[in-house]
Amino acid sequence: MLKVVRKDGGGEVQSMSDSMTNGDAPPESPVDAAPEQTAPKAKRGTGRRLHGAIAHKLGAAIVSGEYRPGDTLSGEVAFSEALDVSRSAYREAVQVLSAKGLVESRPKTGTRVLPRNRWNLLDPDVLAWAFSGEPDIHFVRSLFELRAIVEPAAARLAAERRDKADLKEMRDALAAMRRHTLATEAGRTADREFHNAVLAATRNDALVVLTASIGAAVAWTTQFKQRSRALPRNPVPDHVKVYDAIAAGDVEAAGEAMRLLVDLALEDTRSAMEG
Amino acid sequence: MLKVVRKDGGGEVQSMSDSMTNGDAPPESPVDAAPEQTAPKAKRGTGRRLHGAIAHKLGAAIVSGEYRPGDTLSGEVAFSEALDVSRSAYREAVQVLSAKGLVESRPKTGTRVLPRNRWNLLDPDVLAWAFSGEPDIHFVRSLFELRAIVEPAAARLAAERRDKADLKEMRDALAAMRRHTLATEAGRTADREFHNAVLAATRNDALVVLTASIGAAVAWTTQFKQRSRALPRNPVPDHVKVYDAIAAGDVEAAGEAMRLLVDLALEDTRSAMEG
DNA sequence: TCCTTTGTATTACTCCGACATATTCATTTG
DNA sequence: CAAATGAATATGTCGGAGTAATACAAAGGA
Repeated sequence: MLKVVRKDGGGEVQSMSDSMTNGDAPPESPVDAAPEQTAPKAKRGTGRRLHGAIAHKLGAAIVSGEYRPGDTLSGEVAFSEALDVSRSAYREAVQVLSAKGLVESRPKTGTRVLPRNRWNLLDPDVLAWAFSGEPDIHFVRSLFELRAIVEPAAARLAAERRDKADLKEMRDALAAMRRHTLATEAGRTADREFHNAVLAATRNDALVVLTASIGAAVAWTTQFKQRSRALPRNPVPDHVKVYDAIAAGDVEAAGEAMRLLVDLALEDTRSAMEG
Repeated sequence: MLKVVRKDGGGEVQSMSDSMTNGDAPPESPVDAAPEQTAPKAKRGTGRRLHGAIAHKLGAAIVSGEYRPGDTLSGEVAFSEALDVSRSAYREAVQVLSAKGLVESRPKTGTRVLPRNRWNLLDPDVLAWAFSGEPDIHFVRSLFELRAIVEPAAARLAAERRDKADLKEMRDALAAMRRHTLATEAGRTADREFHNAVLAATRNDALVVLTASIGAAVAWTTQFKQRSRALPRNPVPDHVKVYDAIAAGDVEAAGEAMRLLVDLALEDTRSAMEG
């Protein structure tokens, strides 16, 4: 009856402060050479709750294709023991995955991975999991295509409906973008804030939520893009064009300027990924 | 000290991830023969697992505004006792809500409702909850606006990329729409299948997922629309126009025909809700 | 022979009670 | 008066016991 005193004091203490983007990309070797006992602990740092960490782990494994649709996970007891956590924690993690449409559990049959078209691919967490590994290039193209559809239309609506407060938010974000560059986290945040301000000006909740998701995903790729090469283009002037058109209430120009912006971003990302 | 008799719900089974067509529109009251005293609690009406029922209940209460953003729910023990369920079941329900961005729990502070812009409004379940009460007319307008943006663009892509199999699916759906009317469930299903076929032809996963969500929501309103008045218009010819354009590979015509279709649907729904 | 019905084994589902951990808030100390 | 310290409290995690639902196989009837 192994008692598993999950008292971290034992051996090596794992990273405490990963918390953010890391993910557990480095996949442990499938061969567990278990020195003493079950090797693949790989638990959580502080911050994420345990079931959150498990959900992240499983979710990433599913979206990355490690488990295929139709596969059935080993039973609750077996899996929770393998992960060295209690059944409660494992179950709560599965509830999360189930809520996002990744899996479905039923008595007698167990928990099985649902087909891809049932997944909530636009859920922020699912997107994060999808981008924690190496992102599927085809899927990234889909996202940019969607963005290219939605954002120009949003800019048109914003040009019709914006008020002074909206414009001020955009100006502030632009100023922040000028100060920091896109290479810094602050700069990327300012970029997101600008787009969020545009979205908020549409007075359309569905649009806001949708593009919040897409924006998060785009942020991953932006970071990805940065990693590969310092991007040459200065994005601020293009953003200013969008702002000017929205401020002037010029619907057509706003849509067109935003379309250009998205196209350039796509171009940068594509060259960064393929080249 | 009444002790959990939670005896009801003998009836139909089949839980699945609801989220789809079923809805809870025709809720209960088959025979059911309430055993003596189910009166006050009457938690799980039907089928769903217990935590799913709780999530539905809480989720609907939150999106309907019964709990406001910033409010903190009573503690786990208190709430689970009030609902007459175990703490585990309640916790799993909260995990679901947390996964959909409706609430956030932290030690000591409790579980509090997140601001609206954190909600995954495009999650199928959240949409179902939003439409389980009387839908917010402003939000419905947002959805139709989004649909009016996305679907014509999707039709344009479909006109470029469709293959024979896609066209056959559309034809089959159209035939089914002709046989049954929109007044029947089979007819509405055929309608959804047509739109799904168009979406699938875009070869864009993000678009498929998004419009699956929107389509489900639109299905609610369609049903709603039916309830209020038999709609006069025959929708088939408009759908045929879309099909013809896609089959011909005419990008512009496809987008325009779909735009018309969405506008008409919006018009019908608006008159049904306001009139 | 085929279909229906029944039985059974397996699995998730629910419950319970205890302990661990994290975070807030009041208190104490420099 | 401010920073460190301690206690209080609610969520987080645990393990085990018992219930309910369902796939699958076997037995029975047409």
